[in-house]
Amino acid sequence: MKKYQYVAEKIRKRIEDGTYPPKKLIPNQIELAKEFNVSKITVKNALDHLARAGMVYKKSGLGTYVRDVSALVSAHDAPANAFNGLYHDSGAQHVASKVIKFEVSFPDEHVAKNLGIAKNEPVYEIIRLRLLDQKPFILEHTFMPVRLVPDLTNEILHKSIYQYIHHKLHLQFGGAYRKIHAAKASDYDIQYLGAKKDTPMLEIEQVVWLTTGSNIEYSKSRNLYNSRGYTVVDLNES
Amino acid sequence: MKKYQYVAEKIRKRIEDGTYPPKKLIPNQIELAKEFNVSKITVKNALDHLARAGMVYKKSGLGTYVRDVSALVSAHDAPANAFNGLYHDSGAQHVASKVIKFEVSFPDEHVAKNLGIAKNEPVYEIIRLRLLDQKPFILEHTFMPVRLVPDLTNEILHKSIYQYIHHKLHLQFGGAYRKIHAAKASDYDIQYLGAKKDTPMLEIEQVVWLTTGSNIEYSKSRNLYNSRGYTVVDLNES
DNA sequence: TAGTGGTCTAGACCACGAT
DNA sequence: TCGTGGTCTAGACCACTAC
Repeated sequence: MKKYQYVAEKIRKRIEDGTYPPKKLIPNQIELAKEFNVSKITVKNALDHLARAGMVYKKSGLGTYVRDVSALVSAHDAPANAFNGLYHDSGAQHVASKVIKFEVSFPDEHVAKNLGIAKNEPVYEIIRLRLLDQKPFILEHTFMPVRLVPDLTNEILHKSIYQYIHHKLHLQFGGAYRKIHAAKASDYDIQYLGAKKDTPMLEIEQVVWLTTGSNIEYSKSRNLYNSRGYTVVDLNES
Repeated sequence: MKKYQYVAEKIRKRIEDGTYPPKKLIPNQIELAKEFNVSKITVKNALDHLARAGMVYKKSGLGTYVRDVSALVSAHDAPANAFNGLYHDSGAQHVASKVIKFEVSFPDEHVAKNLGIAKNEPVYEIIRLRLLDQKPFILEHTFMPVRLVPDLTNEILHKSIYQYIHHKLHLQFGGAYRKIHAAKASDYDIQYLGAKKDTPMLEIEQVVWLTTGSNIEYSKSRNLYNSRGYTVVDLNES
Protein backbone atom coordinates (compact mmCIF):
# COMPACT_ATOMS: atom_id res chain seq x y z
CA MET A 1 0.00 0.00 0.00
CA LYS A 2 1.24 3.44 -0.86
CA LYS A 3 2.13 5.77 1.94
CA TYR A 4 -0.36 8.45 1.01
CA GLN A 5 -3.11 5.83 0.89
CA TYR A 6 -2.11 4.59 4.32
CA VAL A 7 -2.12 8.11 5.73
CA ALA A 8 -5.45 8.94 4.07
CA GLU A 9 -6.98 5.76 5.44
CA LYS A 10 -5.78 6.51 8.98
CA ILE A 11 -7.16 10.03 8.88
CA ARG A 12 -10.44 8.86 7.36
CA LYS A 13 -10.87 6.42 10.24
CA ARG A 14 -10.20 9.13 12.78
CA ILE A 15 -12.87 11.28 11.17
CA GLU A 16 -15.34 8.44 11.14
CA ASP A 17 -14.76 7.45 14.76
CA GLY A 18 -14.89 11.05 15.94
CA THR A 19 -11.25 11.48 16.92
CA TYR A 20 -11.31 14.40 14.52
CA PRO A 21 -14.77 15.91 15.01
CA PRO A 22 -16.72 17.84 12.33
CA LYS A 23 -15.89 21.50 11.75
CA LYS A 24 -12.73 21.20 13.82
CA LEU A 25 -9.17 21.58 12.70
CA ILE A 26 -7.09 18.48 12.36
CA PRO A 27 -3.36 18.60 13.15
CA ASN A 28 -1.37 20.51 10.57
CA GLN A 29 0.53 18.86 7.76
CA ILE A 30 3.89 19.07 9.48
CA GLU A 31 2.61 17.37 12.62
CA LEU A 32 0.89 14.64 10.63
CA ALA A 33 4.06 14.17 8.62
CA LYS A 34 6.02 13.69 11.83
CA GLU A 35 3.49 11.31 13.28
CA PHE A 36 3.40 9.08 10.22
CA ASN A 37 7.07 9.51 9.41
CA VAL A 38 6.42 10.80 5.92
CA SER A 39 7.09 14.05 4.16
CA LYS A 40 4.76 17.03 4.18
CA ILE A 41 3.98 16.49 0.49
CA THR A 42 2.83 12.96 1.15
CA VAL A 43 0.48 14.26 3.83
CA LYS A 44 -0.80 16.89 1.43
CA ASN A 45 -1.38 14.21 -1.18
CA ALA A 46 -3.42 12.19 1.31
CA LEU A 47 -5.46 15.23 2.35
CA ASP A 48 -6.11 16.13 -1.27
CA HIS A 49 -7.65 12.72 -1.77
CA LEU A 50 -9.86 13.17 1.28
CA ALA A 51 -10.82 16.63 0.09
CA ARG A 52 -11.88 15.24 -3.27
CA ALA A 53 -14.01 12.70 -1.45
CA GLY A 54 -15.66 15.61 0.36
CA MET A 55 -14.42 14.60 3.82
CA VAL A 56 -12.26 17.62 4.64
CA TYR A 57 -11.75 21.13 3.38
CA LYS A 58 -8.69 23.26 3.62
CA LYS A 59 -8.23 26.94 4.19
CA SER A 60 -4.85 28.27 3.29
CA GLY A 61 -3.50 30.17 6.25
CA LEU A 62 -5.70 28.38 8.73
CA GLY A 63 -5.62 24.65 8.43
CA THR A 64 -7.60 21.60 7.45
CA TYR A 65 -11.14 21.15 8.73
CA VAL A 66 -13.40 18.12 8.90
CA ARG A 67 -16.54 18.53 6.83
CA ASP A 68 -19.81 18.31 8.64
CA VAL A 69 -21.30 15.42 6.74
CA SER A 70 -24.37 16.66 5.06
CA ALA A 71 -27.76 15.28 5.93
CA LEU A 72 -28.16 14.69 2.20
CA VAL A 73 -25.29 12.26 2.17
CA SER A 74 -25.89 10.52 5.44
CA ALA A 75 -29.30 9.64 4.09
CA HIS A 76 -27.47 7.22 1.84
CA ASP A 77 -30.17 6.16 -0.50
CA ALA A 78 -27.68 5.53 -3.25
CA PRO A 79 -23.97 5.14 -2.96
CA ALA A 80 -23.93 4.49 -6.71
CA ASN A 81 -20.20 4.25 -6.72
CA ALA A 82 -20.71 2.04 -9.62
CA PHE A 83 -17.37 0.40 -10.14
CA ASN A 84 -18.15 -2.56 -7.96
CA GLY A 85 -21.47 -3.19 -9.58
CA LEU A 86 -24.47 -3.84 -7.45
CA TYR A 87 -23.01 -6.99 -6.07
CA HIS A 88 -21.14 -5.52 -3.14
CA ASP A 89 -22.45 -2.09 -2.41
CA SER A 90 -25.77 -3.10 -0.97
CA GLY A 91 -24.65 -4.31 2.40
CA ALA A 92 -26.42 -7.36 3.69
CA GLN A 93 -29.05 -7.31 1.01
CA HIS A 94 -29.28 -10.05 -1.53
CA VAL A 95 -28.70 -9.28 -5.18
CA ALA A 96 -29.75 -11.58 -7.97
CA SER A 97 -30.18 -11.21 -11.71
CA LYS A 98 -32.64 -12.43 -14.25
CA VAL A 99 -31.29 -12.56 -17.78
CA ILE A 100 -33.83 -11.30 -20.25
CA LYS A 101 -31.65 -11.06 -23.31
CA PHE A 102 -28.15 -12.30 -24.05
CA GLU A 103 -27.09 -12.10 -27.67
CA VAL A 104 -24.17 -11.25 -29.87
CA SER A 105 -24.53 -8.92 -32.80
CA PHE A 106 -22.92 -6.11 -34.76
CA PRO A 107 -23.39 -2.75 -33.07
CA ASP A 108 -25.52 -0.05 -34.58
CA GLU A 109 -23.91 3.30 -35.25
CA HIS A 110 -24.80 4.79 -31.88
CA VAL A 111 -23.39 1.87 -29.89
CA ALA A 112 -20.29 1.63 -32.06
CA LYS A 113 -19.59 5.31 -31.54
CA ASN A 114 -20.03 5.15 -27.79
CA LEU A 115 -17.83 2.08 -27.51
CA GLY A 116 -15.31 3.54 -29.92
CA ILE A 117 -15.23 0.41 -32.06
CA ALA A 118 -15.79 -0.47 -35.71
CA LYS A 119 -19.23 -1.45 -36.92
CA ASN A 120 -18.03 -4.94 -37.76
CA GLU A 121 -16.78 -5.71 -34.26
CA PRO A 122 -19.15 -8.04 -32.39
CA VAL A 123 -20.75 -6.89 -29.17
CA TYR A 124 -22.82 -8.56 -26.51
CA GLU A 125 -26.25 -7.19 -26.02
CA ILE A 126 -27.47 -7.95 -22.55
CA ILE A 127 -30.68 -7.08 -20.79
CA ARG A 128 -30.77 -7.98 -17.12
CA LEU A 129 -33.26 -7.43 -14.40
CA ARG A 130 -31.45 -6.91 -11.13
CA LEU A 131 -33.34 -8.02 -8.05
CA LEU A 132 -32.68 -6.72 -4.57
CA ASP A 133 -34.04 -9.08 -1.93
CA GLN A 134 -36.05 -10.82 -4.62
CA LYS A 135 -37.73 -7.58 -5.66
CA PRO A 136 -37.23 -6.02 -9.11
CA PHE A 137 -34.88 -3.10 -8.74
CA ILE A 138 -32.99 -2.11 -11.87
CA LEU A 139 -33.33 -2.97 -15.52
CA GLU A 140 -29.99 -2.86 -17.31
CA HIS A 141 -29.47 -2.73 -21.04
CA THR A 142 -25.78 -3.25 -21.72
CA PHE A 143 -23.45 -3.47 -24.72
CA MET A 144 -19.90 -4.79 -24.39
CA PRO A 145 -17.30 -5.63 -27.02
CA VAL A 146 -16.79 -9.39 -27.19
CA ARG A 147 -13.07 -8.88 -27.68
CA LEU A 148 -12.68 -7.29 -24.26
CA VAL A 149 -14.91 -9.68 -22.34
CA PRO A 150 -14.35 -13.11 -23.83
CA ASP A 151 -16.26 -16.19 -22.75
CA LEU A 152 -19.12 -14.44 -21.07
CA THR A 153 -21.69 -17.00 -20.00
CA ASN A 154 -25.22 -17.01 -18.75
CA GLU A 155 -23.92 -18.15 -15.40
CA ILE A 156 -21.73 -15.09 -15.03
CA LEU A 157 -24.64 -12.86 -15.97
CA HIS A 158 -26.62 -14.35 -13.13
CA LYS A 159 -23.94 -13.26 -10.72
CA SER A 160 -21.87 -10.18 -11.44
CA ILE A 161 -20.23 -9.14 -14.69
CA TYR A 162 -18.03 -6.70 -12.82
CA GLN A 163 -16.72 -9.41 -10.54
CA TYR A 164 -15.83 -11.46 -13.59
CA ILE A 165 -14.11 -8.53 -15.27
CA HIS A 166 -12.20 -7.71 -12.14
CA HIS A 167 -11.22 -11.04 -10.71
CA LYS A 168 -11.09 -13.34 -13.70
CA LEU A 169 -10.02 -11.03 -16.50
CA HIS A 170 -7.98 -8.81 -14.18
CA LEU A 171 -9.11 -5.63 -15.86
CA GLN A 172 -9.32 -2.32 -14.02
CA PHE A 173 -12.01 0.27 -14.53
CA GLY A 174 -10.66 3.69 -15.29
CA GLY A 175 -13.81 5.72 -15.10
CA ALA A 176 -17.15 6.52 -16.63
CA TYR A 177 -19.16 9.22 -18.27
CA ARG A 178 -22.67 9.18 -16.96
CA LYS A 179 -25.76 10.97 -18.16
CA ILE A 180 -28.70 10.95 -15.82
CA HIS A 181 -32.20 11.86 -16.79
CA ALA A 182 -35.83 11.13 -16.11
CA ALA A 183 -37.96 9.21 -18.56
CA LYS A 184 -41.41 7.85 -19.17
CA ALA A 185 -42.01 4.20 -18.42
CA SER A 186 -41.39 1.89 -21.36
CA ASP A 187 -43.07 -1.42 -22.04
CA TYR A 188 -40.06 -3.15 -20.51
CA ASP A 189 -40.34 -1.05 -17.36
CA ILE A 190 -43.98 -1.97 -17.07
CA GLN A 191 -43.35 -5.64 -17.69
CA TYR A 192 -40.31 -6.14 -15.48
CA LEU A 193 -40.13 -3.36 -12.91
CA GLY A 194 -43.81 -3.14 -12.17
CA ALA A 195 -44.09 0.40 -13.48
CA LYS A 196 -47.42 1.79 -14.55
CA LYS A 197 -47.86 3.82 -17.67
CA ASP A 198 -47.38 7.11 -15.80
CA THR A 199 -44.62 6.06 -13.40
CA PRO A 200 -41.53 8.29 -13.73
CA MET A 201 -38.30 6.42 -14.34
CA LEU A 202 -34.69 7.36 -13.63
CA GLU A 203 -32.24 6.40 -16.34
CA ILE A 204 -28.46 6.35 -16.13
CA GLU A 205 -26.76 6.15 -19.50
CA GLN A 206 -23.07 5.49 -19.24
CA VAL A 207 -19.85 4.72 -21.03
CA VAL A 208 -17.34 2.88 -18.84
CA TRP A 209 -13.70 2.65 -19.77
CA LEU A 210 -10.74 0.63 -18.56
CA THR A 211 -7.38 1.87 -17.37
CA THR A 212 -6.13 0.71 -20.76
CA GLY A 213 -8.29 3.40 -22.35
CA SER A 214 -10.68 1.03 -24.11
CA ASN A 215 -14.37 1.52 -23.59
CA ILE A 216 -15.78 -1.67 -22.18
CA GLU A 217 -19.42 -0.83 -21.63
CA TYR A 218 -22.21 1.27 -22.99
CA SER A 219 -25.37 0.87 -21.00
CA LYS A 220 -28.65 2.31 -19.89
CA SER A 221 -29.98 1.39 -16.45
CA ARG A 222 -33.45 2.24 -15.36
CA ASN A 223 -35.24 2.16 -12.04
CA LEU A 224 -38.51 3.36 -10.60
CA TYR A 225 -38.41 6.99 -9.49
CA ASN A 226 -38.86 6.10 -5.86
CA SER A 227 -36.46 3.18 -5.60
CA ARG A 228 -33.09 4.79 -6.15
CA GLY A 229 -31.35 8.11 -6.67
CA TYR A 230 -27.87 9.08 -7.65
CA THR A 231 -25.50 11.10 -5.50
CA VAL A 232 -22.49 13.13 -6.57
CA VAL A 233 -19.85 15.12 -4.79
CA ASP A 234 -18.86 17.99 -7.00
CA LEU A 235 -15.77 20.01 -6.16
CA ASN A 236 -15.25 23.48 -7.51
CA GLU A 237 -11.74 23.33 -8.92
CA SER A 238 -11.67 26.82 -10.36
CA MET B 1 -1.62 31.91 -12.91
CA LYS B 2 0.04 28.85 -11.46
CA LYS B 3 2.51 26.97 -13.58
CA TYR B 4 0.60 23.70 -13.53
CA GLN B 5 -2.54 25.55 -14.61
CA TYR B 6 -0.65 27.17 -17.44
CA VAL B 7 0.76 23.84 -18.58
CA ALA B 8 -2.62 22.11 -18.27
CA GLU B 9 -4.24 24.88 -20.30
CA LYS B 10 -1.65 24.62 -23.06
CA ILE B 11 -2.04 20.86 -23.31
CA ARG B 12 -5.82 21.11 -23.24
CA LYS B 13 -5.71 23.49 -26.17
CA ARG B 14 -3.47 21.16 -28.13
CA ILE B 15 -5.91 18.34 -27.55
CA GLU B 16 -8.83 20.47 -28.61
CA ASP B 17 -7.17 21.74 -31.77
CA GLY B 18 -5.95 18.29 -32.75
CA THR B 19 -2.24 18.83 -32.21
CA TYR B 20 -2.48 15.87 -29.86
CA PRO B 21 -5.01 13.59 -31.55
CA PRO B 22 -7.26 11.09 -29.73
CA LYS B 23 -5.83 7.72 -28.68
CA LYS B 24 -2.31 8.93 -29.40
CA LEU B 25 0.54 9.41 -26.98
CA ILE B 26 1.47 12.92 -26.04
CA PRO B 27 5.11 13.78 -25.34
CA ASN B 28 6.39 12.31 -22.11
CA GLN B 29 6.60 14.24 -18.87
CA ILE B 30 10.29 14.98 -19.16
CA GLU B 31 9.93 16.45 -22.63
CA LEU B 32 6.96 18.55 -21.60
CA ALA B 33 8.89 19.70 -18.55
CA LYS B 34 11.74 20.83 -20.78
CA GLU B 35 9.44 22.56 -23.23
CA PHE B 36 7.63 24.53 -20.54
CA ASN B 37 10.69 25.01 -18.34
CA VAL B 38 9.09 23.40 -15.33
CA SER B 39 9.84 20.33 -13.27
CA LYS B 40 8.52 16.87 -14.03
CA ILE B 41 6.27 17.01 -10.96
CA THR B 42 4.63 20.17 -12.19
CA VAL B 43 3.87 18.46 -15.50
CA LYS B 44 2.48 15.46 -13.65
CA ASN B 45 0.30 17.78 -11.60
CA ALA B 46 -1.06 19.35 -14.78
CA LEU B 47 -1.70 15.95 -16.36
CA ASP B 48 -3.47 14.74 -13.21
CA HIS B 49 -5.87 17.64 -13.52
CA LEU B 50 -6.55 16.79 -17.15
CA ALA B 51 -7.00 13.14 -16.24
CA ARG B 52 -9.57 14.07 -13.62
CA ALA B 53 -11.40 16.09 -16.25
CA GLY B 54 -11.45 12.94 -18.39
CA MET B 55 -9.29 14.39 -21.16
CA VAL B 56 -6.30 12.05 -20.95
CA TYR B 57 -5.43 8.73 -19.38
CA LYS B 58 -2.07 7.45 -18.35
CA LYS B 59 -0.51 4.05 -18.52
CA SER B 60 2.51 3.55 -16.35
CA GLY B 61 5.33 2.27 -18.47
CA LEU B 62 3.84 3.53 -21.68
CA GLY B 63 2.85 7.15 -21.56
CA THR B 64 -0.08 9.53 -21.56
CA TYR B 65 -2.86 9.14 -24.10
CA VAL B 66 -5.56 11.50 -25.29
CA ARG B 67 -9.04 10.22 -24.52
CA ASP B 68 -11.36 9.70 -27.43
CA VAL B 69 -14.14 12.00 -26.38
CA SER B 70 -17.21 9.94 -25.89
CA ALA B 71 -20.28 10.44 -28.02
CA LEU B 72 -22.19 10.75 -24.77
CA VAL B 73 -20.28 13.81 -23.78
CA SER B 74 -20.00 15.49 -27.12
CA ALA B 75 -23.78 15.40 -27.21
CA HIS B 76 -23.66 18.06 -24.53
CA ASP B 77 -27.25 18.30 -23.49
CA ALA B 78 -26.26 19.42 -20.04
CA PRO B 79 -22.97 20.83 -18.91
CA ALA B 80 -24.53 21.31 -15.50
CA ASN B 81 -21.30 22.56 -14.06
CA ALA B 82 -23.42 24.34 -11.66
CA PHE B 83 -21.08 26.78 -9.99
CA ASN B 84 -21.74 29.57 -12.43
CA GLY B 85 -25.47 29.23 -12.22
CA LEU B 86 -27.53 29.19 -15.35
CA TYR B 87 -26.57 32.70 -16.21
CA HIS B 88 -23.43 32.01 -18.18
CA ASP B 89 -23.41 28.40 -19.19
CA SER B 90 -26.09 28.55 -21.81
CA GLY B 91 -24.17 30.24 -24.57
CA ALA B 92 -26.11 32.74 -26.58
CA GLN B 93 -29.41 31.82 -25.04
CA HIS B 94 -31.29 34.24 -22.91
CA VAL B 95 -31.89 33.44 -19.26
CA ALA B 96 -34.48 35.21 -17.18
CA SER B 97 -36.14 34.53 -13.85
CA LYS B 98 -39.59 34.91 -12.47
CA VAL B 99 -39.73 35.19 -8.70
CA ILE B 100 -42.60 33.18 -7.31
CA LYS B 101 -41.74 33.33 -3.64
CA PHE B 102 -39.23 35.40 -1.71
CA GLU B 103 -39.58 35.28 2.05
CA VAL B 104 -37.56 35.10 5.23
CA SER B 105 -38.37 32.56 7.93
CA PHE B 106 -36.92 30.18 10.46
CA PRO B 107 -35.85 26.92 8.87
CA ASP B 108 -37.59 23.66 9.60
CA GLU B 109 -35.52 20.83 10.97
CA HIS B 110 -34.67 19.34 7.58
CA VAL B 111 -33.44 22.64 6.14
CA ALA B 112 -31.55 23.56 9.30
CA LYS B 113 -29.76 20.21 9.24
CA ASN B 114 -28.81 20.46 5.60
CA LEU B 115 -27.54 24.01 6.02
CA GLY B 116 -25.82 23.12 9.27
CA ILE B 117 -27.38 26.03 11.15
CA ALA B 118 -29.47 26.53 14.27
CA LYS B 119 -33.23 26.52 14.06
CA ASN B 120 -33.39 30.15 15.11
CA GLU B 121 -31.18 31.41 12.33
CA PRO B 122 -33.21 33.16 9.60
CA VAL B 123 -33.12 31.81 6.07
CA TYR B 124 -34.39 33.05 2.75
CA GLU B 125 -36.91 30.85 1.06
CA ILE B 126 -36.90 31.47 -2.65
CA ILE B 127 -38.89 29.92 -5.43
CA ARG B 128 -37.84 30.97 -8.90
CA LEU B 129 -38.89 29.93 -12.34
CA ARG B 130 -35.93 30.09 -14.67
CA LEU B 131 -36.75 30.85 -18.27
CA LEU B 132 -34.53 29.97 -21.19
CA ASP B 133 -35.38 32.03 -24.26
CA GLN B 134 -38.64 33.01 -22.60
CA LYS B 135 -39.66 29.39 -22.12
CA PRO B 136 -40.07 27.83 -18.65
CA PHE B 137 -37.08 25.64 -17.98
CA ILE B 138 -36.30 25.01 -14.33
CA LEU B 139 -38.19 25.53 -11.13
CA GLU B 140 -35.87 26.21 -8.20
CA HIS B 141 -36.75 26.00 -4.55
CA THR B 142 -33.86 27.43 -2.56
CA PHE B 143 -32.96 28.08 1.08
CA MET B 144 -30.02 30.29 2.05
CA PRO B 145 -28.91 31.62 5.43
CA VAL B 146 -29.51 35.36 5.60
CA ARG B 147 -26.26 35.82 7.49
CA LEU B 148 -24.20 34.57 4.55
CA VAL B 149 -26.10 36.42 1.82
CA PRO B 150 -27.07 39.78 3.25
CA ASP B 151 -29.16 42.33 1.39
CA LEU B 152 -30.62 39.98 -1.16
CA THR B 153 -33.19 41.85 -3.23
CA ASN B 154 -35.86 41.02 -5.71
CA GLU B 155 -33.77 42.64 -8.38
CA ILE B 156 -30.87 40.28 -7.77
CA LEU B 157 -33.23 37.33 -7.89
CA HIS B 158 -34.31 38.43 -11.33
CA LYS B 159 -30.74 38.21 -12.50
CA SER B 160 -28.37 35.75 -10.92
CA ILE B 161 -27.86 34.98 -7.25
CA TYR B 162 -24.55 33.29 -8.05
CA GLN B 163 -23.24 36.40 -9.79
CA TYR B 164 -24.13 38.41 -6.71
CA ILE B 165 -22.45 35.93 -4.38
CA HIS B 166 -19.37 35.83 -6.54
CA HIS B 167 -18.84 39.38 -7.63
CA LYS B 168 -20.42 41.45 -4.90
CA LEU B 169 -19.91 39.35 -1.82
CA HIS B 170 -16.65 37.86 -3.10
CA LEU B 171 -17.44 34.40 -1.84
CA GLN B 172 -16.07 31.25 -3.47
CA PHE B 173 -17.98 28.04 -3.89
CA GLY B 174 -16.16 25.04 -2.52
CA GLY B 175 -18.37 22.26 -3.80
CA ALA B 176 -21.71 20.55 -3.60
CA TYR B 177 -23.40 17.32 -2.70
CA ARG B 178 -26.04 16.54 -5.26
CA LYS B 179 -28.75 13.94 -5.19
CA ILE B 180 -30.52 13.31 -8.45
CA HIS B 181 -33.74 11.47 -8.82
CA ALA B 182 -36.90 11.26 -10.83
CA ALA B 183 -40.21 12.42 -9.47
CA LYS B 184 -43.87 12.80 -10.24
CA ALA B 185 -45.10 16.18 -11.34
CA SER B 186 -46.26 18.41 -8.51
CA ASP B 187 -48.88 21.11 -8.68
CA TYR B 188 -46.08 23.65 -9.03
CA ASP B 189 -44.60 21.74 -11.96
CA ILE B 190 -47.97 21.69 -13.63
CA GLN B 191 -48.62 25.35 -13.00
CA TYR B 192 -45.22 26.75 -13.93
CA LEU B 193 -43.37 24.28 -16.11
CA GLY B 194 -46.29 23.13 -18.17
CA ALA B 195 -46.10 19.57 -16.89
CA LYS B 196 -49.08 17.28 -17.08
CA LYS B 197 -50.12 15.03 -14.27
CA ASP B 198 -48.12 12.10 -15.63
CA THR B 199 -45.04 13.98 -16.88
CA PRO B 200 -41.83 12.62 -15.32
CA MET B 201 -39.68 15.24 -13.65
CA LEU B 202 -35.95 15.33 -12.91
CA GLU B 203 -35.04 16.75 -9.52
CA ILE B 204 -31.62 17.80 -8.30
CA GLU B 205 -31.42 18.24 -4.55
CA GLN B 206 -28.22 19.85 -3.44
CA VAL B 207 -26.23 21.33 -0.62
CA VAL B 208 -23.67 23.88 -1.78
CA TRP B 209 -20.81 25.00 0.44
CA LEU B 210 -18.27 27.79 0.33
CA THR B 211 -14.51 27.52 0.54
CA THR B 212 -14.97 28.75 4.10
CA GLY B 213 -16.78 25.49 4.89
CA SER B 214 -20.17 27.08 5.50
CA ASN B 215 -23.15 25.68 3.68
CA ILE B 216 -24.71 28.48 1.68
CA GLU B 217 -27.52 26.75 -0.15
CA TYR B 218 -29.96 23.93 0.16
CA SER B 219 -32.15 23.61 -2.89
CA LYS B 220 -34.27 21.43 -5.09
CA SER B 221 -34.41 22.17 -8.79
CA ARG B 222 -36.85 20.49 -11.08
CA ASN B 223 -37.24 20.30 -14.83
CA LEU B 224 -39.28 18.34 -17.32
CA TYR B 225 -37.80 14.92 -18.12
CA ASN B 226 -37.10 15.88 -21.71
CA SER B 227 -35.64 19.34 -21.19
CA ARG B 228 -32.41 18.64 -19.34
CA GLY B 229 -30.17 15.88 -18.05
CA TYR B 230 -27.16 15.79 -15.80
CA THR B 231 -23.72 14.56 -16.80
CA VAL B 232 -20.91 13.33 -14.57
CA VAL B 233 -17.37 12.20 -15.13
CA ASP B 234 -16.56 9.59 -12.56
CA LEU B 235 -12.98 8.47 -12.08
CA ASN B 236 -12.13 5.19 -10.43
CA GLU B 237 -9.57 6.17 -7.81
CA SER B 238 -9.17 2.74 -6.30
C1' DT C 1 17.03 -3.65 -20.99
C1' DA C 2 15.17 0.82 -21.77
C1' DG C 3 11.65 4.05 -21.18
C1' DT C 4 7.53 5.49 -19.04
C1' DG C 5 4.69 7.30 -15.28
C1' DG C 6 4.25 7.03 -9.91
C1' DT C 7 5.93 7.92 -5.33
C1' DC C 8 8.64 10.09 -2.06
C1' DT C 9 11.92 13.20 -0.04
C1' DA C 10 14.08 17.74 1.95
C1' DG C 11 13.83 22.08 1.44
C1' DA C 12 12.82 26.71 -0.56
C1' DC C 13 9.55 30.03 -1.26
C1' DC C 14 4.76 31.98 -1.90
C1' DA C 15 -0.19 33.20 -0.72
C1' DC C 16 -3.35 33.62 2.60
C1' DG C 17 -5.79 34.70 6.99
C1' DA C 18 -5.57 35.99 11.74
C1' DT C 19 -3.62 39.00 15.15
C1' DT D 1 4.19 39.12 12.14
C1' DC D 2 3.22 34.29 12.45
C1' DG D 3 1.49 29.89 11.14
C1' DT D 4 -1.00 27.59 7.77
C1' DG D 5 -1.56 25.23 3.35
C1' DG D 6 0.10 25.64 -1.80
C1' DT D 7 3.57 25.42 -5.29
C1' DC D 8 7.79 24.17 -7.15
C1' DT D 9 12.27 22.12 -7.59
C1' DA D 10 16.10 18.41 -8.30
C1' DG D 11 16.79 14.14 -7.75
C1' DA D 12 16.30 9.28 -6.08
C1' DC D 13 13.99 5.20 -6.52
C1' DC D 14 10.07 2.03 -7.76
C1' DA D 15 6.52 -0.35 -10.77
C1' DC D 16 5.08 -1.23 -15.02
C1' DT D 17 5.29 -2.35 -20.11
C1' DA D 18 7.35 -3.53 -24.33
C1' DC D 19 11.04 -5.46 -26.79
